[in-house]
Amino acid sequence: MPRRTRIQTEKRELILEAALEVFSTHGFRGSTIDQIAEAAGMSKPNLLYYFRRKEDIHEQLMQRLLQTWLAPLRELDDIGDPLTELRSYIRRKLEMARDFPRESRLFANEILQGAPRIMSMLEGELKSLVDEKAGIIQGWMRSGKIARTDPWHLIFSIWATTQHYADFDVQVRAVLGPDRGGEGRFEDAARFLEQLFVDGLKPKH
Amino acid sequence: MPRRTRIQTEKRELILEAALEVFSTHGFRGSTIDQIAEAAGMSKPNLLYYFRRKEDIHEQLMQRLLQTWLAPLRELDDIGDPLTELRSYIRRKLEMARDFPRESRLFANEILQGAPRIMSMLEGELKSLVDEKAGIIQGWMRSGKIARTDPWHLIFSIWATTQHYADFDVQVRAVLGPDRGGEGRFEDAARFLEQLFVDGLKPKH
DNA sequence: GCAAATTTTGACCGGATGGACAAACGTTAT
DNA sequence: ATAACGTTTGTCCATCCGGTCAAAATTTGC
Repeated sequence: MPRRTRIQTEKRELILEAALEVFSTHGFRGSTIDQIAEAAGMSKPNLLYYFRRKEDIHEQLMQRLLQTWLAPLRELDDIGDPLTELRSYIRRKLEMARDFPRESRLFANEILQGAPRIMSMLEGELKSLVDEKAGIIQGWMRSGKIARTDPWHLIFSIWATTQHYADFDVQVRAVLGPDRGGEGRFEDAARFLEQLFVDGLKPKH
Repeated sequence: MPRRTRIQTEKRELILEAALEVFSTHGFRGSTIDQIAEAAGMSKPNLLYYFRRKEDIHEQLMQRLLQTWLAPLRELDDIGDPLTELRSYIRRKLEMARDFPRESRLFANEILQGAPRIMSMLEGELKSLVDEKAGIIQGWMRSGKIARTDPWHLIFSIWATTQHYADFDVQVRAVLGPDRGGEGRFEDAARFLEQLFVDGLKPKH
């Protein structure tokens, strides 16, 4: 537990905020300490006074990120109506993609490169959380509350579809064009995903 | 049209293959010419004889990639049964994620960083292709062959779910664990996605 | 107000990296 | 065989970048 002065607390926060911006758009290797320092409004040696190495900033950022990231899944529980529970999980994840796109991209960057720094977390904390929630979903399937399918791949598909709107944002906006690519795109996505996950594409007649 | 000798054709191909490997795991900035040269089994100056700049390699790779990438969507047409047509599009995309994960990651990397080198392609060629196919899908909806929903977001969700198995492969494998994370994961995914996109999660009773 | 502790800065270092270049080596066509 | 052309290599350079350091400036505790 390093004791921190007021200035240290403030400046470290400032640096982490700047680093999130820079890392999430250029990746770890693509970002320079100078860039981060400038974004944080300080000189490079000054920044290095607060974080001794570039990697320390990244590690700290990842540490925090993972907790935020798992939060919505932790909330998934057995008490409500299963379909409603899943719908609100999808909604929460989509809101995170909308409100924290930089965090999503930082995470995506790390996974894309093979997750060298967080692999143990994936195999440990993440896996056991997913296994636990998959168990709950399986219970819902057994009791006939939702259709029988693979709970793990269901979770993957929710992650994939929602994070897509953060990670592939530029592509989404490019394809939708100026008229449909505005802020409304998240509501359109929410409506679409709800329908997809509940009813699929088969026509009702 | 630069005229090429036999050796040039071969060596350029060798370099592009090596560069795909390196770029897709370390990103553009994270990769060095030396790394690519070594992977291609030649010296750095030798590599630079075939591609004058590192960026030229990347550009060439992107150029080709985009054509491969759009091919499955181009095949989507109006002649077959709509649901079958969409299912086989999903299957083709999933096969690409399985067989060409490096291409998928290279593409994801580029988009994540804001697509600086291919933005015009996204706004031009990609957008018009998607718009065209969205039109076909809308036709299917109007004639009641599939449920009414947003065709653009439908296409996004197919991209997201299938490419997830290439881009987030390490996470998928970490979560599934050693037993379920083997080669069979793509068949499980195929079964799951088929059910999701056709029937959704609502139970039939 | 002042000494001690903390923060900020400019200058600097060493290694990595993208790229240039000329000379050496190989291939090919006549 | 040899001249012209294509290929490969060793050497070198300039820049960038992560990180150090000591000195200067500022804040804090008494």
